[in-house]
Amino acid sequence: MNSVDRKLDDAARAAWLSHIGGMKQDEIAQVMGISRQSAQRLLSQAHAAGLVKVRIDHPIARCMGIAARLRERYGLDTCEVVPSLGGPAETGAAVASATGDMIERWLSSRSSLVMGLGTGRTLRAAIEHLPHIDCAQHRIVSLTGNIAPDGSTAHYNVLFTIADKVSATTYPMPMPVISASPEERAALIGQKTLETARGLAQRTDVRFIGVGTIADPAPLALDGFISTEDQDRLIAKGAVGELIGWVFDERGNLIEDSVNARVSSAPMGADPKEPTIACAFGPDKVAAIRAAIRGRLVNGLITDEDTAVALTET
Amino acid sequence: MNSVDRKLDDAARAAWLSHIGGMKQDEIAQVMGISRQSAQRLLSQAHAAGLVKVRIDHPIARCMGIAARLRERYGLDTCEVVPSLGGPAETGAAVASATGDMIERWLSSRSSLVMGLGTGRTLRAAIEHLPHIDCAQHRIVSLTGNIAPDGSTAHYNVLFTIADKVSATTYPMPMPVISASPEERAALIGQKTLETARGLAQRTDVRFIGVGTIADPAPLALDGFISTEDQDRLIAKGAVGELIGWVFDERGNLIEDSVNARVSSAPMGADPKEPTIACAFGPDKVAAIRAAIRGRLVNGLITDEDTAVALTET
DNA sequence: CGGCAGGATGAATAATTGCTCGTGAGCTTG
DNA sequence: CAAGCTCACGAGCAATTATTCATCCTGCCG
Repeated sequence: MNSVDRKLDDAARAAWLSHIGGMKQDEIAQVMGISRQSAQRLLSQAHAAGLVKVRIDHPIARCMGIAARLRERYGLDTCEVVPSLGGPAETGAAVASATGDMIERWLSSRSSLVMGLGTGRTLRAAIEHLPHIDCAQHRIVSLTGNIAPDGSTAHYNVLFTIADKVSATTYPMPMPVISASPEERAALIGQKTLETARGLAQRTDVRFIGVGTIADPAPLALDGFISTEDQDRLIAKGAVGELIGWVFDERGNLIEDSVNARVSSAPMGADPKEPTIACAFGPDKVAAIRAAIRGRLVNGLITDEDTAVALTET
Repeated sequence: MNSVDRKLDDAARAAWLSHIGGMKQDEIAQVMGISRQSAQRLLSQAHAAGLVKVRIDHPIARCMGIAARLRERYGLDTCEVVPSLGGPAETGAAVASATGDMIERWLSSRSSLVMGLGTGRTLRAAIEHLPHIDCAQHRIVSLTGNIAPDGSTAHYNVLFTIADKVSATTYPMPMPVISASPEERAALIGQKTLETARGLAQRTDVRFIGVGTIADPAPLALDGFISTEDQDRLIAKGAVGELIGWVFDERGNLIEDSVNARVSSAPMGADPKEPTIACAFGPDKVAAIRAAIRGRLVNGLITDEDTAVALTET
């Protein structure tokens, strides 16, 4: 057995004794026959390796209330609101944690299903919160391209991350979110080898996607999928947000533009039949999120308290 | 809203900040506008109310849980469960490795102690995993005979193997596990030169022993210590297992039989004062192991996950 | 064979967390 | 309305945990 694995075994053991067994480091050290410092190191390693998953199992009344209002107001099927914590980083972790829990619930289903994943920092963090799950019965398909214009895999890619965590078959989309031209898009999505993936993307049982803004900071611009001119033109046409590349206005209608003509992601329409859940938060994104739920491009939302409150206002 | 609920909401929020947000109590206090002590109280409440769910995302966690159940159910002092791997060989290596670790832990003790060793394939493999240890302060004594009926040293002998690894003085028992007759047994164990060894065997500080089945494959029969008639008769009397030759029934009571009258091993009784640890695994051995721990012939167990699960059932 | 880099170890120390206790505000009750 | 009671609060202290640092061990290369 590999020595790293061995060590991680011990780390997991120590973590179990500490968190489940409620033992203190001294006791763990004694039981495991090591020094207290070593026990502490193991615990620290277990934590660093993400072996320790914590979840707060309590519906905070205020959040529940806001979630209920949002559900009612926008006709959402699913809406989860987590408390806003100290800063964006903490709040992001909270939203990611909630998203991860929901993804886990879906993946725990016995029956086989197809899960579609978009992109987004939050989504990515959610996947990292996910425990290892054995769910070979499921298939997970990317709803959008997985590579940046420069050919690298985009840093916010989630599909490759989830492949490390779960045993489900994953289907990436090896292409940019937005192609250079409509012709290139046509050529890329027409690839024979992508038929399965594209087919699956059209019949997902559940989708989790992030929400991007078009005004700065626009992920599409940051990653070089659209130019500053594109961005300005889109804004002039009323664009406020995008979901897996599809750019829409404040009413949630896709914008007629050359950019949308180059998006190679799975199609998105209003009132999806299956759960389509947006995971996003932050003051910047309020307009984009509101447009997405107003236009019923999604029927589910996971966000934080502050964002949720902003969405109930006006 | 009820004041208890409100409090619990705050507790949950504090827990989010602490566990998901990774903030320290000072920071939580600042963010929530309360004193550090209040924050601490909220966290403590959240914990007490079971709001904080922790799990360890590692195969070992399952094993730890099962081990805890076994300890409780059978009143074991020590119980270690290792993950079941691909096949019996790999799993055996894992159990042996765990056993070796525990033996090593005992041998690392500064103070002088007497360790008793039984037989068994697993125990043998455990010794082979042992590193070289300088521990002249200890004495290691065989709890059972070290030679086969044909005069050879039984292939599963562990005492000679450990002598290569550690510098402790070893005391073998140059006789068969089970003698040909009660008279032969009396003559053998009466040998003057064995006085020291027998004396040590009676006051071991810790014992590691394997568990054998009486139904095929029965090590005692395979090695020719008992005849097929013996075996059948023992089974008819309800024998399910043996520890260093002592044959017992499903309740862990030694069986009244000529075989047990010929066993030359160290005596075994229920509820040993000192740690007496069984190392065994495999579906064949479940009944024998269960009987041994039910009858409290041993107070410790090292096994694999599958076996452990089988032991928790029924 | 010796020296060196890297990692592991344990002691000392710093930081953080948990607990106890006295105080006082707010509520109940006579 | 006052006495008594409860309970939350924060200070101080004890316990526990995290970090730092010097040292040691180990494997590896010259």
